[in-house]
Amino acid sequence: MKSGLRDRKKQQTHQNLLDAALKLMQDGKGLGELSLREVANQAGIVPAAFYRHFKSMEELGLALVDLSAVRIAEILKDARQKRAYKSALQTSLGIYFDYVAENPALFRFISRERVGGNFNIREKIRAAMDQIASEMAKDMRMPKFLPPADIELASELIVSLSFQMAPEFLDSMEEMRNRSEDKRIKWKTLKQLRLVFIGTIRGRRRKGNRKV
Amino acid sequence: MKSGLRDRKKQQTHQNLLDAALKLMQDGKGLGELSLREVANQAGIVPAAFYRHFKSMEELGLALVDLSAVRIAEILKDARQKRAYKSALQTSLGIYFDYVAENPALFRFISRERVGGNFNIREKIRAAMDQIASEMAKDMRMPKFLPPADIELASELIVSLSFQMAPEFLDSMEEMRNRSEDKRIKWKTLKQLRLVFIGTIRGRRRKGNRKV
DNA sequence: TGTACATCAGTGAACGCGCGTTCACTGATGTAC
DNA sequence: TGTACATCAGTGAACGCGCGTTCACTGATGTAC
Repeated sequence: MKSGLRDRKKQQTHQNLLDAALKLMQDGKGLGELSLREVANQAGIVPAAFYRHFKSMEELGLALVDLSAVRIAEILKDARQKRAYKSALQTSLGIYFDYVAENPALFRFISRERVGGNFNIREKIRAAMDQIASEMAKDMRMPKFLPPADIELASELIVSLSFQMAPEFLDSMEEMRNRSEDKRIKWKTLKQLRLVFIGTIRGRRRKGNRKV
Repeated sequence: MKSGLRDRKKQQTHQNLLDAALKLMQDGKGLGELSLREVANQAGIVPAAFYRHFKSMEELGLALVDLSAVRIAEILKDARQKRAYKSALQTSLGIYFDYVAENPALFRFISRERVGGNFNIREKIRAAMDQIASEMAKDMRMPKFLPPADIELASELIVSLSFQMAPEFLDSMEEMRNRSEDKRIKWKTLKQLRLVFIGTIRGRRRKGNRKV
């Protein structure tokens, strides 16, 4: 049967393990620095019981990428309903940084393991980010004369830049000594994204751009 | 005295420790996953002797950032002599990817710890990258009507994007199953950098760009 | 509904292992005379 | 130059600790009749 009491309890523990790992990583450790024992302990089970859910920490990491991809897809859906993509860039970016501040563990995990994880995890995150970029490309307010391939390319760069700024922004928020640092990062990100938009829109207007 | 036999030997071991750490990280582990013992072992000394050189692995990490910054500065100097900044973008980028391929450990270390390391290491890497961006900004072939602040901003984005593509490029090179993947990444990077250049140059040409 | 058996998430103890760190030491190199 | 002493990079043994993994187990939940 599908969802008896036992199954529900198991699913709950499964979720607890994922949340435990995310929580432990918030202090600055990467997935590779977490021990199976501390994750199990944080989730409230004995180390041996970990194996009822994942056969290794790597498998947990891959599940964590799935979880993050789902949650970020929800965030994007939410943003779409708020028509964030169609707001002025500054507004969209403000909404984005709000999400980052509300889900620090999630964004830190993805940003970090994207480059810091083992090969399989890196690949899975890159695939997820390309997926996100594709969805974003569909919704972005871009002039109609632009070829879809150009919009896709710009989307990838925008998504990449956004994820990269996330941990820098979170770091700056945690630094008490310099309370204006996070504003500087927001401003910098805004300016840089603006460059990308302008470059995308104007790049195709005239011919002969090849030699830049 | 400055450089007796004993001092030279010590400096050699010091260097061996740094190289040992870089070498061990090439297999995909981050600094935080390296043990003091394996680094000492790789460097050919006993674990206890490690403390004659660094008081912890973190201190070694910070030294590694310094070392990398120096080596990358050398690479940039070399590039300047080759006038790489003034070549067409595609040529410059080709030269850059050659350097990446020749120094995989260096670029992997910086790209990874930039986001994956502990707080102190992240900060130090970001500072080093800003330094690199500043030097690049001075040399870049940009129209004279652009304000220096804009060039600086664009440089930071270019440096950031370049470092980010480095590990993706190295990953793709190691993947044998898809030999055209590295070309795809080069092409994508070229296109994205082009967007940035165009955005930078054209962003200031007309007024009223604020609402993008 | 009640009973007898099966399933299986979680337990608790045990294991061998590599870890970081400490310590007294050794012996080559450096220094003073 | 030769001798006597100081320095100190590297040694090797020891420590207590948390690690991943295994195992037989328990007892609540599920299933068949």
